[in-house]
Amino acid sequence: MSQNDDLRVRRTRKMLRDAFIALVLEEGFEAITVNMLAERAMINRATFYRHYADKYELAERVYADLTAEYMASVQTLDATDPVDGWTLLFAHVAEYADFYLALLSGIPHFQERVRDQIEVQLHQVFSGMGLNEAQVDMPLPLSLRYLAAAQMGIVQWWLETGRAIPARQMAQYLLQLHAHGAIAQLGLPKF
Amino acid sequence: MSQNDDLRVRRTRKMLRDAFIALVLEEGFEAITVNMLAERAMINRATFYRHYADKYELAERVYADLTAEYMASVQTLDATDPVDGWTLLFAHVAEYADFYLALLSGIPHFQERVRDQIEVQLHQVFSGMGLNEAQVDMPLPLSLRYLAAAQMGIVQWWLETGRAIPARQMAQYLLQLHAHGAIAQLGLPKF
Amino acid sequence: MSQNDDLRVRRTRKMLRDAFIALVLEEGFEAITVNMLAERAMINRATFYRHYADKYELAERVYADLTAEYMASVQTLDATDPVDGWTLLFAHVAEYADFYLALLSGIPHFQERVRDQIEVQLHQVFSGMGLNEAQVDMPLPLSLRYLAAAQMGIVQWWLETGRAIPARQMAQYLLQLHAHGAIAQLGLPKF
Amino acid sequence: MSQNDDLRVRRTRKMLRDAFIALVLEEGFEAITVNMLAERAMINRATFYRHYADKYELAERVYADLTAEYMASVQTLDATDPVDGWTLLFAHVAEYADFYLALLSGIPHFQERVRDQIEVQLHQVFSGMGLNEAQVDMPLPLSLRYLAAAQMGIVQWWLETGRAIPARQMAQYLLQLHAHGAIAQLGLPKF
DNA sequence: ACGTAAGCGAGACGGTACGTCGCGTCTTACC
DNA sequence: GGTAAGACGCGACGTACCGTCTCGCTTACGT
Repeated sequence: MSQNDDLRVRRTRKMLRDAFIALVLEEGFEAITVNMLAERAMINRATFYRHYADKYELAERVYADLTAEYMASVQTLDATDPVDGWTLLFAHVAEYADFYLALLSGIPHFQERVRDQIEVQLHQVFSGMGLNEAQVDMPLPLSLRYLAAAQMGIVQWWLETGRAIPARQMAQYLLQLHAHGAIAQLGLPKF
Repeated sequence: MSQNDDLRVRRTRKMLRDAFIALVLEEGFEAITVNMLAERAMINRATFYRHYADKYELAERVYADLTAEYMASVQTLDATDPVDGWTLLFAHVAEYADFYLALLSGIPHFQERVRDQIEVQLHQVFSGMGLNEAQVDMPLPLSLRYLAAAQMGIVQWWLETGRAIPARQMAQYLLQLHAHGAIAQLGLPKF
Repeated sequence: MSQNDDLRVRRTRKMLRDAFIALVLEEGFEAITVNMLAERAMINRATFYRHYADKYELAERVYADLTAEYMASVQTLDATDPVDGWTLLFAHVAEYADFYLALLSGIPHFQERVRDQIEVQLHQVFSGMGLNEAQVDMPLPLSLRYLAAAQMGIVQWWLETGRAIPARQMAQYLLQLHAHGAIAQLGLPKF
Repeated sequence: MSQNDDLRVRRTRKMLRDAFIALVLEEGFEAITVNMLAERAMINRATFYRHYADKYELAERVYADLTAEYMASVQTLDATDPVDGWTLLFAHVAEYADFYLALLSGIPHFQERVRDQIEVQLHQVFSGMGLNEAQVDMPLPLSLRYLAAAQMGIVQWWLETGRAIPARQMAQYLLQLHAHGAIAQLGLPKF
């Protein structure tokens, strides 16, 4: 499907995806109807259904495209500094900031999907760093979920607060929190 | 509205809330319609609208009830061990495990609402412990969000995986992760 | 269903039937859409479907009403002259002339339905006149069909040609043709 | 268009007409869609539109072919006995019995078209027999319509009832009814 | 025999109507 | 006053056909 090179098809899909992103920003995901998408994309409503089963499938496709874009940018990175890697993540979400924000809280199960992807990425990174599961005294999936959820959390916070902090700074904060725990950053007398 | 003590009213609301919980478990939140609720609760559909504007409001009310229940249990706790506090949390969500699971990923913006509540709770706890914001080298809201999101994450993980680990054990894991960071738990050679 | 005495229901159905008749005359049966019916009747399209499955069912109902009206007029007749009976028929179709015309040629299988009804009526009339099937030298259903089809034919002709001939005159022609054959009316030298 | 002798064109049209007849028998005319025709004829849907505007036009063409076939058979007849002529008619419709049956009641206005053709034929026959309009005491078109409709009626009856009666016998019945009236065939005591 | 124009297959598209579903409002009658 | 019963307006849904339109391929015909 995706490798359809018919010009009309490509044009139709592009217009639909553009319309989708615009509408998500303007109205929020839930409020979007196929009618609105078709109108905005200047195609017929029936044509929408020739390409996507519903707005959820369209959202999936758009998300898949964004993910592919992010993954491609990750590939180009040969440096080993983890800060660079996470900086890319912040840079990527910043590019589609409002769109991500809207989807993360607006589509049921969407957050889970993104979080799982981050979890997988984290696992890969740690595996490459010589993760020794035998030495772990709590379930590995538990730790991974902890990290992934926390990471999602601050990404969302960053987007919500207008990205006042530079991406690289955020990546550094992220690593610090991951490495030493958030409580250690709170200036509590002891714990 | 809430202080209505007409027997018929209380009966109607109880049946609606029971029907709601049952249906969330059976079908998931999104799939629920007012028709299904009325049918299950054995009331007329129009009667539903006399009590709630829509299924979202009903969900709010049910959630508010559960929260009140949890808060009450927290009040009874006079011990100062934070493990006890979080054990209560795990115990509470365990009681309505599938229900919480369904809502957290099923209702748009619901996760945010719960997370914010946890965030506030965390802030209160830390304030009580002598939180010194001046000594913090990263924004406090950032750390709080990190903790709250992470906490939500592992609660969800625990519910998803069938709650094989005892609640108290989970509370201990939680504190450990919060205090020293998840990476420190991974048995990595160094970082 | 028909004995529903809800004022709104009766109002809705009346408006739909009026709209139907008007539209059949203006546009013809085939061209009618549910949308047009709803618009003309000033009701919502969905409301149409609460009363009729489709435009065909509506047509049936309207026709059933007209038939009942005709039958009622026949009941009031106590005279025995068959000319009187058939005069009533011509008078009845004249009342809804264009409507009948449109339906007879516009709805698939509609003509058959009306013709069968006439056939039954003819059979009853002849039975009451002492029809002796034993003396017949060709199949009775064949003769009946011959008569019914022919009768439909001249009724349609009369409607098409603007009903220039009085109803009673038509009834007389009809009986003459039925009794002596059309060829006998043609002034052919012999045959 | 019709004089196109390109092999491909002729092949396409033949397959479409065959498919049409088969589908009329299987599904009835109304249920047929251009899609079904194309599929059955193993041609592309767009190709259908290169030859016919819609299924109605295709029906017309097929009917025209059958009519031509019948007319040709009539030409070969040099006998003067009218029974022979009408026997040919019964023989012809018998050949495509179910097809005619389906079309007669299935296509709006189709019956009218056929009936008019019969009417014209009747008029010609009677004109050839020395029809004297001056001696007629009722409108000629009325009588003609009577005869044509009646004739259509018994042809349809014959087809519906499985053609148990031989074609020639039917032709004799037809003439008898036309000549002396159907009521005279009913064995009524008097009238 | 072979180049070419026509017929054709494949399928996207705009359009219109379909019948269904769910929503929230309303009226009427009952208790 | 709360409820049952259910009609209604509204608007979105996903589907089905329609007729039109490229765009290449292939095939029969004419020179």
